[in-house]
Amino acid sequence: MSDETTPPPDAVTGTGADRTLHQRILSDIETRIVSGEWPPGHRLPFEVDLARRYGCARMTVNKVMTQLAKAGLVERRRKSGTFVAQPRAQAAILEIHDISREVEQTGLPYSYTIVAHAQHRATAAERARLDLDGSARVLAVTALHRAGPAPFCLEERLINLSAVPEAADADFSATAPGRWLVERVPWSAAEHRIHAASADASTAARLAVQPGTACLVVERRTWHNGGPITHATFTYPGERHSLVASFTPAGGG
Amino acid sequence: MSDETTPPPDAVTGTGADRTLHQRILSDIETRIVSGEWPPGHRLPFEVDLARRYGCARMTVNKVMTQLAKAGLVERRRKSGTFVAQPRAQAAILEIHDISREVEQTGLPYSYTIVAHAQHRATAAERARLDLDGSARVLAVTALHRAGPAPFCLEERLINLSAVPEAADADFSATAPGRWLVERVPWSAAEHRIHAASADASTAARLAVQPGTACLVVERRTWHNGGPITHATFTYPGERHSLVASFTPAGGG
DNA sequence: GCAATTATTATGTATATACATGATTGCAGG
DNA sequence: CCTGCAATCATGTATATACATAATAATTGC
Repeated sequence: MSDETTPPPDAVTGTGADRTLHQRILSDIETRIVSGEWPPGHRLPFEVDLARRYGCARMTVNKVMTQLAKAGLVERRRKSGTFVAQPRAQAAILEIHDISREVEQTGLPYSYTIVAHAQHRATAAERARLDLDGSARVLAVTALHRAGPAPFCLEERLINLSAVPEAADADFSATAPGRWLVERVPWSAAEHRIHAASADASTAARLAVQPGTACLVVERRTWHNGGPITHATFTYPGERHSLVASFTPAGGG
Repeated sequence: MSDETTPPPDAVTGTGADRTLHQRILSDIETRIVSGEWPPGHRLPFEVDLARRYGCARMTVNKVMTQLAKAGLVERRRKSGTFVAQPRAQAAILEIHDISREVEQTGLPYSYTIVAHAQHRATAAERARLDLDGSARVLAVTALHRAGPAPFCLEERLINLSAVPEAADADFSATAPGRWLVERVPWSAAEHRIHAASADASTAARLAVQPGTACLVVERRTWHNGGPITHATFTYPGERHSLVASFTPAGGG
């Protein structure tokens, strides 16, 4: 380290849009990792060195590193330094859009009908699905979503009335139950199960396909404050429909 | 604001483990939002006020807010303040584990066999799937993964040999092609398509199910530095298997 | 020579400070 | 009444500083 003459303040500015310094440093390091220039296991320069290289304070580099570490791109060890992480089990992000949005992306007009709407005490099967005990009352709603004239998806939903009593009097003809719930119940957690199934007779009839047709089934369970809210089964007929999940290393960006 | 007497330094410390201040503030605010105490649209206290309340500097609160905003729990507007966001289209996280791991979770022993292994010039269909042009060479590998004696999943994989020439000489009898690639190609991006399909004759035979059985099909395309690496189709027989994706508001960390 | 102790070092957290940015409010002037 | 300028305010970014923490390296004591 003999020449401390002119630390280039625009070491990264070449790419420079009007992004912030933080962003430029982040994407610079990210690029080196994702491109393989810094392969997994490689120790990257110390924070102080990077700070000098980018002509900034350590804190700035530190924050970038914190973010990269949280995104899983790097691993940090005190005293040893920061290392490019091994790209292990990738967690792809599955966008679960609104069905109406999903349909509209196909260019066809969206519509839906409520084909069943009943309120009763939960059966054993329903209690299991909703993770309820005792004899709570539930609302069972079945809706058929359409893309143009063709059935797009069959939604079979159970709503826990002790958690959302207002649902009993709700009018789902204008607002689909999914949207109605999302607008009412703040920040719920959800679990999705995705599997394939052959359409049984009644499902096939509603979806206007042959019985036995392979369908994609998405089950969604929703909680709020630890209590069950709703369980929904979405059945997509045939082999046309597909869910898309993507993974980008930089993703956390 | 008449009493500025004793700002309680341990306003949150009640819950206090030995977590950092940042974490405690974060989880405190998070809890209020997720529980609905601060419903969507609610304006939360200004950063300076929160700082006083938690007995810390504004920077600390600011960093927490930045994180919450990135996680999508809050929205921030200059001059106006920070607001609880509307819980829109939830992006669930789909864990794509290794198949061996997936099998071992069932308690059954994992094994696999390579049932086909050929190298040739890419056909039109293969070029389309790999997003290749020209007449590149590809390696086509078919592997059957088993849980105990029963077929668990059929993997049909194409590897772009111009991107990964070493694959031509690789021995996949000890290391499955998926794992082999992940160990070699650093930090690739991937896209997954999930759909249902009826098993055709040859697939059904290999998976030991009736032709026409509904199967869950996961397609994975992988890139590195913008170039295609591999395309894999995983076919899970029957209705047993299911993918699980979960969404937690706090999830983003 | 080897265990126990003590530096050293790089990350990790928190603070006070400064100024930039952008939206909103309010006031002035037509 | 409405336009436009200026003040204000809350967030946004960056910095210098301080000290905590954990892991490694060096040194001491026996």
